[in-house]
Amino acid sequence: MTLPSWLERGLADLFPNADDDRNQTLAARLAAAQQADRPLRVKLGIDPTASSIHLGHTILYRKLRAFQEAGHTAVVIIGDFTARIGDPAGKSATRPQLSPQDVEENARTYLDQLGPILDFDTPGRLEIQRNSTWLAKLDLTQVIGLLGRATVGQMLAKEDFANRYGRGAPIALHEFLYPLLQGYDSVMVKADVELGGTDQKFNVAMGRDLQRHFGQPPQFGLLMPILTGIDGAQKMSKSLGNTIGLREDPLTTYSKLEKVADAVVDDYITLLTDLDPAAMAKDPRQRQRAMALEVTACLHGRETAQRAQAAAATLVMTPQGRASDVQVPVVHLESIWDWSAPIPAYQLLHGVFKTKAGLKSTSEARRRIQGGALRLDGEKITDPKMTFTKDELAGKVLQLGKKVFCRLVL
RNA sequence: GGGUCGGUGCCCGAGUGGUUAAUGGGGGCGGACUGUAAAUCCGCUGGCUCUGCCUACGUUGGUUCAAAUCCAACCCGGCCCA
Repeated sequence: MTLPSWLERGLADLFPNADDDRNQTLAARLAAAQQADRPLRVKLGIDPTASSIHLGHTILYRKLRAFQEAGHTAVVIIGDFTARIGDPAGKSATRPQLSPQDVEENARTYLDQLGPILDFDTPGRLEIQRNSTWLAKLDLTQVIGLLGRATVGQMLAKEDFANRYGRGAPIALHEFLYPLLQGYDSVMVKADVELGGTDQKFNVAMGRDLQRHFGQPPQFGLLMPILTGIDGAQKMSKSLGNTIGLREDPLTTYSKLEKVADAVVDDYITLLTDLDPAAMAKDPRQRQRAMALEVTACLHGRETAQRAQAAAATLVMTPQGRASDVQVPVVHLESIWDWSAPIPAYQLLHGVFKTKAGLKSTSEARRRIQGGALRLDGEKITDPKMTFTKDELAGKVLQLGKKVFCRLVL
């Protein structure tokens, strides 16, 4: 029995996948589901502690979409309960506790961003659950029951815990509860398959254990690779600043994709598009451009993506002059300065880009200008104190470095 | 609870009374070069109403003309013991 290619594409791991026992393979369960005319329930958890998602997350959603298109049910679980408790796991030792309102808002913006990726419309293809629905009701007896399903030895076998324990880094006791709670989610939604990144193997396996314990057929674990960030070195992660966010404008998205490290271009093609790598141009530059166009198209639509590609070419190829013709994000001059006096260059830069490009302070804006990073309609400005009036700026394109642009309007 | 070691900027990590906004490395950003990549070279990398001012070395208080550096209490973490 073999898996359909839509399912196999990009897979990092699938378990159980015993060759010797046909009933233990996902292909067998797919076939059985088809025979019984019952869609599989495919679980994917989201963590609403942050509201913005990036391309790395979309790998999983694309796979989920593929299941939807094959007629199965996507079960998206919003981890609102765990988000409210505040999980100090991992790097940020003090992850803040979020209020129910924060969590709800995060969840909503999160789902908004999935609009272009998931099928929200076809009846029966999408189910959205909040795990507080069942987790908030657990009493201590049940919690202790869950804790009894795993041993310290098992927990310490988990890679993340093992690393931290080995390094002598702290592990709070309640962190042991999270894999169990995530596994319990699988029980409550009767998952047939759980999607996750390769770092989720332990938690997904825990779901299997618990489902067995509660008398359910255990789910399959389907793990996708963790996307490498645009630096080509480390995993894509907001804290590493190597992400492409789903809410970024098309030009920025395209520009970033067009300059990702060579080493990851093929991964991006496999994981973020449906293109056939073998059928694509061999020239690395052309491959990269094709990939960038396709991924941008998936997020923003094909026509917009093509405009972004053209705009990127114009901006970079002919930095002098042509910038004014290009479609870039717009910033209203009134929103950054009261214009009772002309604006100094560093205030302009700070005002325009403080939310983008990590430009946190006016001091940093000064430094960037002194370093030659600022251009106005292609013309380099190196004096942070140079001042401009509203009329001098209206309609022009402000450029920071090579890849961040915006148009100034009244 | 006891013993012990430790808490420095995005990260690692120097510094043990004063030329210290704090050596060095990593990362990041910018410039040159390129394929908008990689490699390489150069610069920047606390904040502000910036020829100056302000805030910073776990927290609070103290000693001193002067503290990241000395003292005290407290908070947090590792390891060993209970």
